[in-house]
Amino acid sequence: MNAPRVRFAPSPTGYLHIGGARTALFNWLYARRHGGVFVLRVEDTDQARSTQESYQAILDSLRWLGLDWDEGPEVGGPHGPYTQMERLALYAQTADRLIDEGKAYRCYATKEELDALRKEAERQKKQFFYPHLWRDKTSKDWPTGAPYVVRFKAPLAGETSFDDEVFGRITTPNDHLQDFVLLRSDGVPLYNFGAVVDDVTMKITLVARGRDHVVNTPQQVLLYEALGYPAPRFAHLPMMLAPDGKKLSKREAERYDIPVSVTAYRDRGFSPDGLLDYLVRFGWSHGDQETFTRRELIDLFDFSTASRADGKFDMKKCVAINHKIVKDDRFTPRAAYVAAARPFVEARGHRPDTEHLARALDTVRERARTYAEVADAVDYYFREPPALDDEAKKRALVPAAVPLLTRLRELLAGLERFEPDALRAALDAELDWKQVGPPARVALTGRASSPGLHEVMSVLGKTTVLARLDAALAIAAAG
RNA sequence: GUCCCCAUCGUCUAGUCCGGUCCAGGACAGCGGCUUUUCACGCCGUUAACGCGGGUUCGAAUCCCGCUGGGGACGCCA
Repeated sequence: MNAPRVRFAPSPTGYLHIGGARTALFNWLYARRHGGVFVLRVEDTDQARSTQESYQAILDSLRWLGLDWDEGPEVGGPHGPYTQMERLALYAQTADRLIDEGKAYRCYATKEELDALRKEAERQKKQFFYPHLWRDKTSKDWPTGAPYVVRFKAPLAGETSFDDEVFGRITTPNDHLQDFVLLRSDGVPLYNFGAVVDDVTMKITLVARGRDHVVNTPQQVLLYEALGYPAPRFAHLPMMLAPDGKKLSKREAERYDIPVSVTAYRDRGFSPDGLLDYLVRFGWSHGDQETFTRRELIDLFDFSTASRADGKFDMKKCVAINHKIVKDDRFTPRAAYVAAARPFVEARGHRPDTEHLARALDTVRERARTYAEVADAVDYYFREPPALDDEAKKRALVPAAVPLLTRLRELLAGLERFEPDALRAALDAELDWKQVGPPARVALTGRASSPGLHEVMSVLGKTTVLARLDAALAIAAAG
């Protein structure tokens, strides 16, 4: 078989949703796995909702995730343009061809007319079915100058089936199909038509998308048939639901503090690899393995081990997976970790040099799960004076701590080297850390908890350590 | 309502295709403990699932049927 061609076709009507990111990921993995082509196509035919901001946000999000496309906006390709509103002529031409061949027809029924019928059906609790008002008319019946839509002449009997890569064979009866609209009265195509025309002309060989699209597939299969092209293979992915089993809409997700846009994950300090590793296990698995490098994912990915059951999003697990990815050098090299953490540290007003930052980060890497947590955990290294936690101050910086801190200061003052080992050698035999630890920790970090104090002092350096001890001593004596 | 799809711990899942190795394994969360100057990390332990009912079979989480439950869709949205 030739190299497969897959696509991700978002509509720029909002940010890139994590469900969309998962779809993009599966397509991308499939393309990379088989040396295929990953096409990005923008389905911007909903002019009322499409925005330039959202278009940009989606591209940015995909880039942030590292899901690079081989053909599409801003990179071009031989099958462009890759934005549907720039392909209107093609749809019109294709629709005319179908009309000529008697496979589609002009329908002059107005929206108002149909809305009334739809309402009536609803009132009678019956499924609305488009009465074949214009199905059998010919060009002689067309009113001149009146607006019309182009409808597909759907088969009245029989059934349509396709073999889904993850669900197997799916068959639906044709008598359920409406004469669905191909082209709106303004000449803009509707989803099913636009997608099929584009998939045909862009030579897409496999369509992977959310399970909510299986109902569209029979119509699309029929369209391929009418157009005279073989249908591509289809792979539908189970849905990602909110913890309560409802659709993971923005509103629903907010109730559970689940961000739905990829940009929100970026802003919360997630690693793209961490997010992707969580998403990839949603509907796909490789035995019990939970964390994968990008390379492993590409080598392992296959629709045959995809699952069919919908799943519920679990933020705690998502964070846990991110933690694993971020703290492990195998997934996130130290330099990449430092670079990724930097913006979050800078957002707090700090501008440490790389060496200082890196050493500070080394002390918190095990414990912080996101870059946002990392930045918080490392804040006192760069803030002068460190933010002092009230509760910690009240408990630790008391008069009784004065002699302990004084002793620590004396020992430190005579030390030259502040490496953790040197500190250990000089202090551990002289001090009872159970006593000194709590006040010293608050003095040095302003908090009740922190990494080991030897490491903290080492990163802080002698001058800062002594200054902070002095400041704490003053508070303790006064308290 | 109609059509389509799905069904293993609270959650993501392994096992289901090729019935026995599964009194169902892993991970996250929970709980208990160890470690520790604190908080984490780590380690050890533990709670917890084959939706229900019928078949088929010597034997079913695995195959068949029904039920129940859940989801998707029914637009001049995508």
